[in-house]
Amino acid sequence: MNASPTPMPGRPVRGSATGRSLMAALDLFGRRWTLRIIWELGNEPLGFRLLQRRCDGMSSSVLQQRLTELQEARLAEVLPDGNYTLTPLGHDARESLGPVIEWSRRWAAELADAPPSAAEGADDG
Amino acid sequence: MNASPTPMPGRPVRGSATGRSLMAALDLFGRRWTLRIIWELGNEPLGFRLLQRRCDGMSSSVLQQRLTELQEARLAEVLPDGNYTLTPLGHDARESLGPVIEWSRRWAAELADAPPSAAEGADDG
DNA sequence: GGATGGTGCTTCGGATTCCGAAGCACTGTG
DNA sequence: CACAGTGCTTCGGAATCCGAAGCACCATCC
Repeated sequence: MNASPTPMPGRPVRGSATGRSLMAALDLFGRRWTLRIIWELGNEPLGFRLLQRRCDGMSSSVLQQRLTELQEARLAEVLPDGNYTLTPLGHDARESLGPVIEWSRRWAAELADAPPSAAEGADDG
Repeated sequence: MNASPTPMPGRPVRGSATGRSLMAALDLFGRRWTLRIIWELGNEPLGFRLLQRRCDGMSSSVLQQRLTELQEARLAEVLPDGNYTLTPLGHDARESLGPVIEWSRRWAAELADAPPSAAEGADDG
């Protein structure tokens, strides 16, 4: 079921033999939906199906896989009430995404300034 | 060649209908090798084949696709000498990744403290 | 001239990953 | 009992990624 192993610092990373922690993080975050899940989970603890809905109805099989990876990587855990949440480490990770959010606003503004072909209605938010 | 369109703020994003700039950024960054390419390109301008080598010999077809996406998103451009480089906006994006790097070190330390099963030799940075 | 090796980039068959509908076991609620 | 919700799994097909091979081009060397 789990084709490629969960990226971990100190272990060989998918497509790399170095295992440097940054590369492991880049590999972990560079998987479809992972960034989004961390983001949504950072707002509040969520159950499986609700989290799935927050992620635009992403595939349940992939969500399950990502959730497993995130738990193995100590970024997420299951609350006593069964909901998924971010660990302190996971919250740190999400907070480290803050500058990325700020950047994305500048990005939207920049593209609205000089649109390649079209970029109207950038509602940012 | 280009299956899914380049994520752009203000446009519908893969798997989403909102098009909010953050989701677009999350979609763009959440593609295989994209984060890594930005990181490597941020160190210095690189030619295609050298950049490919820096990215652990990633597939040339995917590299070409990512490079196109990055150019469309105004994060990368081609220098007069033919090398690829980051635009000012691209450099901002990379800098916004700084906290993520710091976090990845804490991540490595945390996992070295309480290893799930094994995480030795975390050579970090 | 011709051989060699470098470049950016493309093609294409096969491997991997993702998708999503369907279903399972379980827990409530009426 | 029926009904609806949950977390999670299965599985066939679609999308994506991989990587070896090759193309056209350019520089160097003999």
